[in-house]
Amino acid sequence: MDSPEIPKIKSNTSPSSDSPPVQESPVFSYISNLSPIQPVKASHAVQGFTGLSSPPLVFTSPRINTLRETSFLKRPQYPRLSSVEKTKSHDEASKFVDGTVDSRKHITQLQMGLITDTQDCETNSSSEGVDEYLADPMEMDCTNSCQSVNPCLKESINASESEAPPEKAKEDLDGKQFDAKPVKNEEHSDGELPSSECPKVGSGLSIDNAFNGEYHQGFHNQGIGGRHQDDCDHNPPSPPGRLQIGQVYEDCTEKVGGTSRGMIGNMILHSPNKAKNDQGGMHRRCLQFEEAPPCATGKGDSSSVEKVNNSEPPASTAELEIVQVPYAATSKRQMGASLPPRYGGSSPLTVPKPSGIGLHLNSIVNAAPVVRGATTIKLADHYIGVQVMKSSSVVNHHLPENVRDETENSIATSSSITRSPHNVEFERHGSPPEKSKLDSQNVDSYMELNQSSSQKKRKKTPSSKDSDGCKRCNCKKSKCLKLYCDCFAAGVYCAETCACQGCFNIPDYEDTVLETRQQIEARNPLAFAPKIVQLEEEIQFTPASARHKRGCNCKKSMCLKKYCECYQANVGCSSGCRCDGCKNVYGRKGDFVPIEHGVIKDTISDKAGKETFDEKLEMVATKKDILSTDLYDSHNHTPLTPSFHCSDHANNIPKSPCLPASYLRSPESDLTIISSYEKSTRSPLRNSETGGILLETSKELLDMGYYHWREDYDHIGVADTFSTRYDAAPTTCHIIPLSDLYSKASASSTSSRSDWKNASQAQLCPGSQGLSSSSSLHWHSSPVTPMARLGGTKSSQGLDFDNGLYDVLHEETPEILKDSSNPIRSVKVSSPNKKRVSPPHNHNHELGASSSGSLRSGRKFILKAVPSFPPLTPCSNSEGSNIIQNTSNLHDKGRKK
DNA sequence: GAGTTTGAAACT
DNA sequence: CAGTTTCAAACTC
Repeated sequence: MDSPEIPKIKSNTSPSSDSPPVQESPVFSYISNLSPIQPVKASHAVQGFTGLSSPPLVFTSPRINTLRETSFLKRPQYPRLSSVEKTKSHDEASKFVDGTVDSRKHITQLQMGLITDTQDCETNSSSEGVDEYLADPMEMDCTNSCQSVNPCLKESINASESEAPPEKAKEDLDGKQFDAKPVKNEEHSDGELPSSECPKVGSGLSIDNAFNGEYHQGFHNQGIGGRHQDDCDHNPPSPPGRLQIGQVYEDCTEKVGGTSRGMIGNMILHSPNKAKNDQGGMHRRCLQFEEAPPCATGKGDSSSVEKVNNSEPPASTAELEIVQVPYAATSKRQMGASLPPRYGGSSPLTVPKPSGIGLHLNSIVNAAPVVRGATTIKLADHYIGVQVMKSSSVVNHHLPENVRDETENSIATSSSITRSPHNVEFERHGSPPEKSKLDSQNVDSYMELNQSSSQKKRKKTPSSKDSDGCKRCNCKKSKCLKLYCDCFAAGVYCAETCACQGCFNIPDYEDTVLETRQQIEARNPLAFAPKIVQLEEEIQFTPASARHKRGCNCKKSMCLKKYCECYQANVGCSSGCRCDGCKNVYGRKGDFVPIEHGVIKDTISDKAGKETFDEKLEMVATKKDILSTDLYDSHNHTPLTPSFHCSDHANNIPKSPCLPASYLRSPESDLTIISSYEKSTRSPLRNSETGGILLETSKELLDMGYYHWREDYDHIGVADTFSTRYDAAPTTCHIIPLSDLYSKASASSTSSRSDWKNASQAQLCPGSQGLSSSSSLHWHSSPVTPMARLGGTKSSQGLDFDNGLYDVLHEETPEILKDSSNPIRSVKVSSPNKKRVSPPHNHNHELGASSSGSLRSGRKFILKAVPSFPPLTPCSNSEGSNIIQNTSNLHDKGRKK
């Protein structure tokens, strides 16, 4: 922070200025082309997808694992660690590097080296680190992706952790790093190196987009391996930015070397012996990333944000400086990244995972719009919550690098604020050690720190949500340990951007947070469940109204203001809502077809949908948000959304006089089911139409999703007799991982119909709230993401959904999941008060129990029809992301390993 | 920026 | 379970 470093930084900047020409040189381009690294760049884009998985973390419930929970909340930590580690690694790398170099590293070095020697050193070190990394089973996942993608980051990290002593790191920071950074930055500007970094992060950590954003930011801020800097960091190292970075390093180094505590401090200090531990730390970070998504929510948001940050060099620098000062001074909280947002994403979505939970779904969802706004990316808008995060990343991926850069730059320029949050978070990351110390210290002091930081934060971001889309809170009395706190509710640690006072929702108080969470969950198992499910699907194929689980209780706002949860989430009100005079633009409560009408009336629903559609269009027209409009359109097209509501609100259904058309499907009448089925089929078409619209705006991502959807739809159409099979689907959905389904669908479009059916079903399931709802709970409980678990069941997917699913679930699925999977059990659990919690799955199951699969199938069908993107839940991350990503990024899957 | 409004969350 | 209080965000001025 202090002056001394600044001069150094400046010196660094000069080198960087030199390097750029080199990068530009034809030779450099040629090398880059030759080098295997380039693929990495592609992966980089992919990272966002990897990040998608992260959102689920947010939802992870304490029940499953404390670890999960911790990770769940760790969003903040993650950034911290990353920043610290990065700095450390960077320093260490600079020192140690010379020794061994992997072929990859060599390549990178060649690229890097052309530019600068310092980089070479780092790369070398990184290579060593990679080896270590590989050695470590824990990190294998990360390593795989990292290696393939970007050894540098890992290497740097590893080296720093294992080898470099803190002191050296500082020295390096003071000396080489800064120099190196500038150079790296330049390289990054070239694009290759940055990409590598991104992949590392994403792949290694399987980070949410949001997380990635943070992570990248962290790098960026730290200036740690300049190469680590984002691809996006096209920005030439602006002097101010460098200065900031330098300051950050100092902070980190100080923490590390001197008082350092936190993970970073430990890692650095213990680095040699604890290389593995450090790796564990890394691994943990990965988890954190996943968690962070949210904001990543966004969560997803994060990815966009990251890019933005990267892209924005100049503006960001100023912001960074601002952020840094407060952060260093207070070093209040470690941040949870985001989502995205976290979105989740970030997001997720992401937090997802997200928010994971990453960002907690709610936060993600909410954040998503914000992020979108910040990014101005329509695509992102379409995706809510975790998806948002994903979408942002996805968008970047899909877009040509140039385009991306432009978009990023535009975004960055448009909203420097968005960047700032990340920066802030990053700074926090550096501080975590301090916080850990603080834990021992008095809470009061801690509170004070938080408050002071909060004030600063507040200035930065007035809005509840960060530009990233990450949740921000301004809690004063709740200590951020109640659902009043958006961060806490989202399952994310409060970040520096938060203006909360006396915040306990920080890694330092992880235990307290977990306990509180458990208490709250004990009260209401769904308390941390995403309020809205499956944004992706909704966006693409289903009406916006689809996913609000709980529904609102608006009396005066008429569901036309953000007071309304539904409106805030860009979701239409459903029968589950208890609102008065609902005028929700995204779908009115009254739009639902009365249950009593019974047998459905697709026509009715359709008419209603159309009418509402027109009205909505008008309403939407008024709206500024493009996203909202898009959602609206989709909503209109898809009456299906109500079905989701039904699942969610199944408990409520009896109460509500009117149900959405989907509700008609209720198991009670087969006819209704059929009609619902028809609708579902229809809706897909509509959705496809909407999807087409979206595609126009959104581009490839939407196309991907749309394509999948189409396939599914086709399959469905093929299986007109679907009823029985699809009935089974709901159960299967729980079991089957989206990724599998997706893989099947995407991998073998030519595969037999049966496969497709299964795949479609599976996809739908994930997408469907009903499925997800029960699962969502589980997911919430386990940030770890059911995905892996589900993956185990994949083999069974092809099997009878009806028969096998339950068995599979019971056998393979964790007990928790089993419970949730258990149709009868789960539902009521959700809402003690009945008000908001809706156990969609339960309904399905319950209904299914009574009515058998037919109803399920109807719902499922709908769900299936909706291309399933990974729901907000963690699972959704990988899978959903996969779907979207597939076209764009195959790399992600490899990374996800 | 302060104050008001609103509705969710928490409490009784 | 209903009503009330508390809380923080959204909104208004």
